[in-house]
Amino acid sequence: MISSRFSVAIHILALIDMNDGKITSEYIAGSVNTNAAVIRRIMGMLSRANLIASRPGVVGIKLIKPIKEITFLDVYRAVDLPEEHELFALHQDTNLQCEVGRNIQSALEKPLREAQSQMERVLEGTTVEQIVQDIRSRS
Amino acid sequence: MISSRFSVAIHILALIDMNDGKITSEYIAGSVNTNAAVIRRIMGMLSRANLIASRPGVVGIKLIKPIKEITFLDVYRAVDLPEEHELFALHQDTNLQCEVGRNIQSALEKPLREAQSQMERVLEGTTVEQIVQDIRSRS
DNA sequence: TGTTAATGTAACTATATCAGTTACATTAAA
DNA sequence: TTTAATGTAACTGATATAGTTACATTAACA
Repeated sequence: MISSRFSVAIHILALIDMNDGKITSEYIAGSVNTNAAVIRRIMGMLSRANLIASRPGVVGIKLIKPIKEITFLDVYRAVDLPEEHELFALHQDTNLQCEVGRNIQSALEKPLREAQSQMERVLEGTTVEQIVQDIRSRS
Repeated sequence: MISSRFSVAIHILALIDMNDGKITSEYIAGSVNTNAAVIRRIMGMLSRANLIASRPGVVGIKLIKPIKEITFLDVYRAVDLPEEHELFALHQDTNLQCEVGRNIQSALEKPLREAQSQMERVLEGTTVEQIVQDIRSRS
């Protein structure tokens, strides 16, 4: 299961955009309903991915990429651990004496890579701006 | 990350098919290179999903569905916990006083469901038989 | 210039999942 | 009757997760 860091990160980015960046981690935490340190931890990941910028002691968060260019895939990769971004765990160290043990990983690679790619294709085609517009249309 | 139970389950089904079911959990464990109880635990999930059948005290595992009809999606759902099969965790209990907190889950639902569907579409289009054939072609 | 307040991050906790391990009751084949 | 395999429970150690507390660093501003 993909961690809720992902949905929280999108929440954060939507709030930044809708408030022109003039909000604190404390305010975001109030909307997400969690601890401000949790928000700052995720914001650290978004910063390292060069999606946002902020400075200690200064209120305000800047979007480095325009909101309409920030895709779900950008966010997913920013908050996904480990860095390899593999969706499927493959069992390793199988028995090389056995035909199946010797070839299972290679045989699985293509279809599983394709499954992951198709999921990522959808994430890449969805922007945080779409979410902002959807939220606005509901209010 | 999707648990390696999934890739192990495919490994198990491939071995059952390639050996006409005349193998023990001990033998499968030797190929996977793990403990036989791990294999039996996963086989229990495959049984409950009506993909295989076996009986205590009796050597041999029967495929209930023909191998060419067992898709990766069948296997994925058989070994995936929890039963809801949700790929993305959504943060809950957000602040209803806030426009974003009030609407974030509904706004995320459609694109995330679509991402998951596209992944599952690939899993549904891949059968364990394809893996068996791929393995055979490599040996 | 000193106070105030926000950020960035580390350390720790509780919880959950995971894979591996041991053990054993149940079952049936030989 | 012996032997051996299955099904399952209980436990372990490792890892990920989200929440919590604490605090050094930084800058705004009175």
